[in-house]
Amino acid sequence: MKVTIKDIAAVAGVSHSTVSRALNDSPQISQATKDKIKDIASSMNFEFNSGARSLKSNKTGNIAVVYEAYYDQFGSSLYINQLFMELRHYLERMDMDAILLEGYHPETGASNIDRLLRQQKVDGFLIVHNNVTKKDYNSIIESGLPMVQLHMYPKNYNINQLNYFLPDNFTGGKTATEKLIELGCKKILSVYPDDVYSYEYNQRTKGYKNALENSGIEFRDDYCIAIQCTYNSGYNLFNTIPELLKTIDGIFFQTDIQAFGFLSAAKVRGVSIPESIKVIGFDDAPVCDSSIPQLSTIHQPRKELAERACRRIIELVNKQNTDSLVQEIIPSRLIMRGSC
Amino acid sequence: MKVTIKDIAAVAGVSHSTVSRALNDSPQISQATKDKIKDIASSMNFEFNSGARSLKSNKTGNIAVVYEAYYDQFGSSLYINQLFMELRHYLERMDMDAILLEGYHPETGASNIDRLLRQQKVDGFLIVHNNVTKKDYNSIIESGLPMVQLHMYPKNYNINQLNYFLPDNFTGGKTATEKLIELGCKKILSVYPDDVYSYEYNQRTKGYKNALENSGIEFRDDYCIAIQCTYNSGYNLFNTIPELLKTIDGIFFQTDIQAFGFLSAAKVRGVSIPESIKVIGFDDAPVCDSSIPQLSTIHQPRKELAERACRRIIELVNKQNTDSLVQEIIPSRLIMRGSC
DNA sequence: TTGTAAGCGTTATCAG
DNA sequence: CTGATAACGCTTACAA
Repeated sequence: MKVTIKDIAAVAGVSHSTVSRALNDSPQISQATKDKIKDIASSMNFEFNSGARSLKSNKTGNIAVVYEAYYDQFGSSLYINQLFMELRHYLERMDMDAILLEGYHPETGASNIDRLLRQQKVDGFLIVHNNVTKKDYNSIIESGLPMVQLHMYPKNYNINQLNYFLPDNFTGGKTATEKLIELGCKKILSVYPDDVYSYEYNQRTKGYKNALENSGIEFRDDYCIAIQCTYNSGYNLFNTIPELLKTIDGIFFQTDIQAFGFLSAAKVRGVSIPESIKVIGFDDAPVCDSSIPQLSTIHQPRKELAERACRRIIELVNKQNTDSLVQEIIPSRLIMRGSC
Repeated sequence: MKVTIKDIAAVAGVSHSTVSRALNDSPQISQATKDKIKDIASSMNFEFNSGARSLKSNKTGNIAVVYEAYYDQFGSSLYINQLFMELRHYLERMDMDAILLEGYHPETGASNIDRLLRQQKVDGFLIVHNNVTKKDYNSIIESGLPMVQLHMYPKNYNINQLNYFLPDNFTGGKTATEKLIELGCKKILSVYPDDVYSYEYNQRTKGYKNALENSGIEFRDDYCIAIQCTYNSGYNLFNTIPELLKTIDGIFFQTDIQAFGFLSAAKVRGVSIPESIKVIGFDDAPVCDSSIPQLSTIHQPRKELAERACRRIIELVNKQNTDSLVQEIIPSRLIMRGSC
């Protein structure tokens, strides 16, 4: 039934250790035997038993993808899910399976990272979570397993000691604002989610600020509007800040979903976009082409992030270039559609 | 470093097999020793080495969640991702990890199901995929591993031979249509995605038809409109079927995203919803509360589906109630918001 | 009730 | 270049 290296050995007329070596491309095996054994193995549909293999060699073929569930936050989960699809895609190409899991048990709070480490179930960690504990980062490091921080800026650990791939939120915010300025805007609102934790949004705001300064436009606190990260909050802006909206000529929405709501409301109110107000979003979520006009936005480099992170973790699993950290900020790019 | 049952045995002053039995709750071990050993184990932060364990006992603690990636289809992936989150949640509570993977390699087409089977990497399969090959279904069955079909009606296998948990698309379509009729609608459009494969939508259409018949309302082919599963197609309905829209009083959208687009367009056109046209959607996607008016819709029972499927697969993994199949169609329920 | 020992499918260390 | 053989950490007869 289940075919093992012993079965192959029997067919090939060699010992099982020769089979193991051949299939693992050991340099000590002649090309002829290698070819023969590989042929037999594939004709018998052989795959290594993953338990046995990991028992002996600590290679499981699994990468843990650690995330934090945002049950309530539609906007965030939208993006994260897309990132996961990309991750799966690249891991697959590298013959790795993804164990997707929340960092901490939703009820007990027990660390899944720690559990996986003890169970020796994975070869490495891809962290898409900003609130992994210092203890867990240390545990991973002690274990000697590789780890890559992806997309999320870690709150509890010094990022300089990690391999990481992050989007460039600062430049994203800057680029968006510069574009609005270039198009003639002088009074530009910055609208962002009112999350408690908001490193990403802070960076985007810094970019916004920087662009203003470079153009000699005064930064105004009352132009910074924190609202919920929902369609409705964007939609309701005409109710919450009606007067302000009459005086400004551009809005930088730090998430698409908010911009999306605003565009719908503008349409209903008869406020012409981009003529009266120019609008630009952030994320390039799949809803972007759904608005009228279509939303110009800052594209988050999810493909690049996923690809680089996967390559790096696999590299580390294979003990290549382990002597230094790879730390990259991946640029976002502006996508012009109709809203500015 | 890594603590094994031998380490625990040493501390407890017993043999490692006693430790194994105690931690596995063998009835042959006295409660006293069990308690002592369990205490030691937890104080030492012990976890079974998953490789070693699966080698001997074929228990990996992993469930494969097999899906099909819809890179292009925003609407579908939205729902599926929510389902995954629920699945993860329940698996987690049962101390299982999820290996999330596409059924077939995106480039080579090689079967991941087959590979996992040979690698003996999982204890069971949760199939959220309608196009798994007959060969693979058979392979799983031959392997003796349990499998549950979830949410998707299988194209290539007789569903009567599977454990399954499916949403009730027929009744969903029927309920939606009945509600519209109850509210006074006589001319009701059915709008659905123009996908090639569309078992689900066919069922919903049958429910629609059935409700009409029961009320003595004539079914009309020209009231069945197949359009893309996007916001924009819904939005553009005012352009594609302007005349028809003037004559009807209700629309059953078989996906929320289409309804969502339509509602936005209606707002812009000054068509009052629900006064002029009553609208009802399907899915209860997280965008539902984002429209104005909010979309009334048929809620897909994703939580129930995920929970039941997880319970069942775990049950089967534990060799309980394996003598019969569990096959459930989970009812959807109508959620009234403002659009009808 | 507990211990001893064999064996699961690999990899790795010896010899040859 | 290849073959015995031990070992990885666990479960499970079989003994005691």
